[in-house]
Amino acid sequence: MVRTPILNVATIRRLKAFSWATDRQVERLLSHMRLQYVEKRTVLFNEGIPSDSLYLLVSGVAKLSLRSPDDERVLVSLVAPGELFGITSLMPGMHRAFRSEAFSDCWVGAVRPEVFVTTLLDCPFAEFSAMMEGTVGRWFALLYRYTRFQSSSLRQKLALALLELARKFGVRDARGTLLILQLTHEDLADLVGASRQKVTEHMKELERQQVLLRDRRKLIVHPDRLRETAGLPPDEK
Amino acid sequence: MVRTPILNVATIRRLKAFSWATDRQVERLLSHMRLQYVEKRTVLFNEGIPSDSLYLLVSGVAKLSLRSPDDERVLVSLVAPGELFGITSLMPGMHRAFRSEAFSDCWVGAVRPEVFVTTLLDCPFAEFSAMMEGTVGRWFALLYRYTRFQSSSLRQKLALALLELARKFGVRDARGTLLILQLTHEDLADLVGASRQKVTEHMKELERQQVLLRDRRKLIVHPDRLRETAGLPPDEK
DNA sequence: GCTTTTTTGTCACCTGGGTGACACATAGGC
DNA sequence: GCCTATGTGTCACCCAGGTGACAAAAAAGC
Repeated sequence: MVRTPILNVATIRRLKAFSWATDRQVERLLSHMRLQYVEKRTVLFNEGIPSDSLYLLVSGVAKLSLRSPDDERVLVSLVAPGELFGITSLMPGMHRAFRSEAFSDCWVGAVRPEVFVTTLLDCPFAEFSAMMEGTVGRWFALLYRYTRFQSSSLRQKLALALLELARKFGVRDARGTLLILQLTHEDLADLVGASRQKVTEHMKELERQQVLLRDRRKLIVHPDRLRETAGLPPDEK
Repeated sequence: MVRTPILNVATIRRLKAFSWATDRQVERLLSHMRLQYVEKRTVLFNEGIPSDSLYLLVSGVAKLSLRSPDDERVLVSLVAPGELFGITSLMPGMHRAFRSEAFSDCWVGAVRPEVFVTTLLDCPFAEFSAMMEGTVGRWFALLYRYTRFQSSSLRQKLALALLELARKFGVRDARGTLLILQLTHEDLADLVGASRQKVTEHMKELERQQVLLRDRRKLIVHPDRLRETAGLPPDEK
């Protein structure tokens, strides 16, 4: 019923994938690629699982999504033919950030990330991978926060932003995690895209609920309780 | 008045930067790094300009931000000591996505991206750069859209989402750009994080304003007008 | 210390977009 | 072609969060 597509250098060129690679490299890569048919609505991988494959969408449309705290699905992106996805596999030990499923019937090519890197860029996978993590890893964290923002209340956004700040600027303290940073409510408002007044209200409320406290103009937060108010599962580390 | 910090391997290790690199590599990199003092509120680079340097924050706090359509500043992220920023310089010909300025007085180290890559990863910069673009480039586009979402009305979010879809799934057509994709209003709603009903209302309105039209269940959009309703400058390409 | 400026706290009021409900239109399935 | 599913259009109503305004409290200058 469904015709298996032919995957050769010409096809790849037409898809405008790996445009920087030589024909020889593309050929070598293709010899390691497993082609698979994914029927509409089928899940290819779920968020949170270890990522050991890199995918090339050959035909059809794929979908990347995320489950929000209140159990809605946020559609993060639609993937077009010729696009690579499942990029977390290029970073060491990183788990899938999004769920991927077929938006329409798809043909997908899968390669092991090690093969991908060593074929197209002769350099050891471990080194490339560490480099990626050190450079774009933080961008991923940002994307993660922003996709979570979608479908979050202001209170949850604040909690997410404060968690990120705690990770970057936090030091252990008897009373929790101290942020070594002078932040005004206006700064926080700019960070979560809200008005200064509402931030003040919510910060007051969070203080009342003992999620955080203030010592002069420094914040001391309680990451576990922040995770809870952000609607995240209790600690991922 | 301000003491210049000492930048040696030990400092770098303490900052937990380049943790994957050997001492020898770090030393070589440091010999090419220009250290500079940036006073609070000073702009290091602006969004839109060509990016030819990669930065390491040595001390202080830096800030990445974005100017939104209605001229507000969206605070995208605060950069902590030890973090690399200005990552667009690792992708060929890419312009700065965000403005960077000193949130507090900072010491910043700058390197040319070519030096960075060839020192830490012996492989030609051009190849690495193309690889980055082919893999994480799309993630950047996503981050860009999501940061814009912050401080946009539903109408603007829809326009932004449709522009992205036009880029990925659009084909030229006598009447505009045809999206070769069956999208329901519910899909669009999930993509912009809104309710199905409001999406219907706005789509109707956009149709009335001739920003887009519908042929059966396929959309034909007018990118220029979409850019306008999204509050973006008229075509960047 | 006193003054000026910057932040915080708290109102009252407004509005964009969420919710539920239901009629109508379309498009597959068979 | 008919029937059932799934999309679209349009209400009326509600609420989270934006806006403006102003007083109180902290910091920063000097």
